[in-house]
Amino acid sequence: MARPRQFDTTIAIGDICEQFWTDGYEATSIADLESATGLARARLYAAFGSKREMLHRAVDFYLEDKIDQIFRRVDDSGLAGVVDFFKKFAWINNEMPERAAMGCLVVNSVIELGNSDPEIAARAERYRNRVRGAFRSALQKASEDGVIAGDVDSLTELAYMMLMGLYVTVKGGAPLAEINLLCDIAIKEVESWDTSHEPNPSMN
Amino acid sequence: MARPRQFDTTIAIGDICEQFWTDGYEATSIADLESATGLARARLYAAFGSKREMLHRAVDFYLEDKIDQIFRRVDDSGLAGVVDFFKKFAWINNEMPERAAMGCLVVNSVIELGNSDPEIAARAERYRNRVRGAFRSALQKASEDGVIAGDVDSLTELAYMMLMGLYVTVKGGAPLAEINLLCDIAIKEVESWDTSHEPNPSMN
DNA sequence: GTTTTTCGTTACTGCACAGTCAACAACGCT
DNA sequence: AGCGTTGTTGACTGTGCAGTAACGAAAAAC
Repeated sequence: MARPRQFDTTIAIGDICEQFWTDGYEATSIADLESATGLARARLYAAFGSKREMLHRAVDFYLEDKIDQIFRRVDDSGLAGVVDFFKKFAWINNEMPERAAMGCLVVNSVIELGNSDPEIAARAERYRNRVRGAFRSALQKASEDGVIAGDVDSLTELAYMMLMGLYVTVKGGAPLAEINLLCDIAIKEVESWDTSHEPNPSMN
Repeated sequence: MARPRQFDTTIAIGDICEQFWTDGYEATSIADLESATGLARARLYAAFGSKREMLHRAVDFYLEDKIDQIFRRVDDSGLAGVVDFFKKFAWINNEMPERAAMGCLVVNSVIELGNSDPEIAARAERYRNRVRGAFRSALQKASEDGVIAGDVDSLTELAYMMLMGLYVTVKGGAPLAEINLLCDIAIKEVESWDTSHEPNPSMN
């Protein structure tokens, strides 16, 4: 028969994802994508159709590969899991500052063209639900274990808002000290939800 | 002598600001700016030099005209001022949804090109400090009045992160119900900082 | 070795855009 | 009225970009 595909589509998507993540959509040219993937222009179009489609696939990859990866560790992990998540966020900012400064591909994309691209808006909604789902399940477990007493849904949204605040600040190029301060406060806030050591344990 | 200027530069900047705010930087063409201002191409360049310069001036205008306007009402306003701020945020989202969906020009700009444009990054820093300054002074007053007992700096950053979370969500085209939920939680969170009715007033 | 598809290379098309320029009209001052 | 400046209009340049097409080379299957 014929010569089979010589490149792995998902690897290419990973490279494309990295490129869009680093520079944004408009600021990325097809030439950039060529050098990012090592693939020729014509191959990219044969495989993905258009630049927009490449972004959509890249965001899908990001959601499945990065976001899901990260938040799988948060799912059902209790309060400590949420704390660890923010600690890891701080850690990355200190160990890999310029990577952390890339922020979140979904947040970046939705702000750059969310209003005009329903495909992106839909993925942003999936993203928000994934993030909240992880926080909620972790806090739900903490609640069932009697670790926290507050309303799970409210605390979930607080964690979500704090995370978004961190992403915006980091992407805005804030100095490391400022980021560390925000992370510390977020961590302390989550830790303060722990009421298990307090005088009035709910039952037993 | 000669013919005087027939257009007000600051009015033009206001129109330019509105345009960038609505569509973003890359998505706005000079033709868009022409129709937004009613001014001819050549006039815009004579007055402002380049498209980037127009954005910088627009962000300056936004900071001085919109942000400062809004947060002047928060300065030294106590806990109620912070609560009112978030209530107003919710109100705008319900009364003028598509305007609220524009988010914040500074947040949008810094995410679109903050990493590559130090002029924008610098303005973003001014922005963060202005927002936090307002929250901090309000909470400082609440603290001095014995309304709140928590650490002012921490609560300031919490308020800041919640606001950023709201901007990202709103700009991402989240449904109104979701936005209202977030706003309610933010409002309740700030209200919960009020310890003035509790058993242990700090002194007197 | 022939076939068939994939691949890199390269050049190309067409378009939208930022920024400039030149000519002419409107206006205020003296 | 006449001068000097500000304005509009419209055309123009050059560039960078997304997307396409054509060519020859590689590489598997038979």
